[in-house]
Amino acid sequence: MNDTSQKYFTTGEFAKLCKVNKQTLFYYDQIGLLTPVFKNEKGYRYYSIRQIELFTVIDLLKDLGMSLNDIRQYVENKSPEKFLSIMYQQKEKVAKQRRELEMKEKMIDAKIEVMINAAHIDFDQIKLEKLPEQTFYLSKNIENISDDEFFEALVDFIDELYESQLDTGYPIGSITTREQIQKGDFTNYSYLYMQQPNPKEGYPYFKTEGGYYLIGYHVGSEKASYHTYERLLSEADRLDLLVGDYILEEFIYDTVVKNSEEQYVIKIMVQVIPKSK
Amino acid sequence: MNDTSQKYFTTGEFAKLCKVNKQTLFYYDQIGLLTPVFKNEKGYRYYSIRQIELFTVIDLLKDLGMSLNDIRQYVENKSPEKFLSIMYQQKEKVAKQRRELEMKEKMIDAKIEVMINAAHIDFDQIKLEKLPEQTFYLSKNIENISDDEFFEALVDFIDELYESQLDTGYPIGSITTREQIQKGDFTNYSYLYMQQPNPKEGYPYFKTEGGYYLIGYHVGSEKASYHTYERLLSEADRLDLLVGDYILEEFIYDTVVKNSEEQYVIKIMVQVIPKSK
DNA sequence: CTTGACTATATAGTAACTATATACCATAAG
DNA sequence: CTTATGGTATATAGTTACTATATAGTCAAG
Repeated sequence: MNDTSQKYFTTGEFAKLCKVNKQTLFYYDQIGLLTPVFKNEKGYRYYSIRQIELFTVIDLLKDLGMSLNDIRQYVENKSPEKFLSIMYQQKEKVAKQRRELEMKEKMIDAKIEVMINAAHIDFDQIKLEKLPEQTFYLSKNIENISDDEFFEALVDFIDELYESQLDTGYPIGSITTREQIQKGDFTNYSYLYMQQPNPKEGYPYFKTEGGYYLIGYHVGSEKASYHTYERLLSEADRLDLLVGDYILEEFIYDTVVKNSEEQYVIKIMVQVIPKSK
Repeated sequence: MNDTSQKYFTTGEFAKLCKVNKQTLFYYDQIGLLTPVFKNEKGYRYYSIRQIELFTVIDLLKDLGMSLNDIRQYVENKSPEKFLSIMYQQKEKVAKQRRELEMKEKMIDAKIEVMINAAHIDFDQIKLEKLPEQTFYLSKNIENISDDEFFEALVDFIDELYESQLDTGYPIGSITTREQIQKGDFTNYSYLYMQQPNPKEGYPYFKTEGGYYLIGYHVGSEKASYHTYERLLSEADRLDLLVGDYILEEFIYDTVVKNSEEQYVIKIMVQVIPKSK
């Protein structure tokens, strides 16, 4: 006659069943989170087969970010009602975590895409390209503002990206208007933006017109970016193109992939329109 | 003329942008993970706007379970190739994490379901119910085996549940054969099982026949479960029903929801067939 | 009766913060 | 010009959830 229900496991055995370090079980016993059903006169711990289920629930709650202390609060005073209410809470939590993970997957994809594209680029060349319509999430207007105001606008922008889950992993770019560029004021940006390849409903987005853009790359210190701007403008001139309303600037190779500042690469996209019919 | 690219942030500001404790940035500087672009003569740290991107990547890698030490290895020696290879690695990791989370969501649902059902049960009554066909994942045969062999079988069973992601969150149940029951050997189980509401392809499953089951509940110590078995058998007799091949036993209220052993509830399901045509 | 594999406790170390104490610095108000 | 307020810095200790190590007792097999 074998009776599984009356079998007990030593700490080592129970640890193996729970796929956990034996020391962890000592620790759990010590903090009163999971105590063996009994201890013999030599101090040996014995766990029952039913405690496996308790361990898996503890492990689940822990994985979902509950502290051992909070878990103990519950374990010390269990009831079906509390169990249900905790499970409902965790259900929401885990759904939120899943949504966040899905976002992270997309962010990784975006970073891979940006990096792969960058690998095939000749940074010296200026190219005329037809770009499709794109959706951007914009910051407040940041033209001619003070450092403090800029900081505030940036905080707000990042907060919104975070809270509305609009951080797609694409680089933060900046928009400059034609007027500023023509004044030679290449770093007086008007807005910050982030690309939204799959725009969510209900947010105020900015859409770029699809059309022709002159695209050039500035390699090296940002301070000298005016060189590249001037090359772009004279190229537009040469091709008999009018500069459009907006100029976009994005960091490509940045602090994430290269150490020295000289390795910075800025992508500059100037919207252009043919001058004559 | 405002030039965002030349703006620097103090530790406090940068912490706010990164949504992190200021101390964490001191710590990251200390371990060489994220050092400000410069320190002034008073020791004040200054971070650049470009370092936000670096921080978000560090944070992403950390969230995906990489240690700060490993992240630093990469950060100290960045290159587009390494960045891509890390991103590909993380892409797989995050997909695996998502699958695990989805499993956890299902486990929570299963636990909620079991608990809600338990709340509506009259534990004293024996009921005849028609059950649909069900799919079980079975352990090895555990009839008449030694304690050591049982432990091994249990380890194997749990390992398989874990490795093949078959842990659905339903309680581990046990199957007893009619022969054992008729011998009065109510705890000589033949198999352990776990319900599989959405069976995966490619695993050897056991399917219960749909059909009539006499369902009773045993409240209290498992040692006295034979009382309930006898009640079930005499009820089968009274209703002129033959006992089928298998008897299923599951823990309902267990260590997870109640503290005292007296509160254990076992659900016993005896397959039955009408005796006479 | 010894060997090897287990059990126990106690203590220290680890990672990644987090809090606290103390001192220096900057600006603005009185 | 001083002081209050709020920022910066370092140094150190504490926290959580383990994890490792040292030491000692226990048990079963040969």
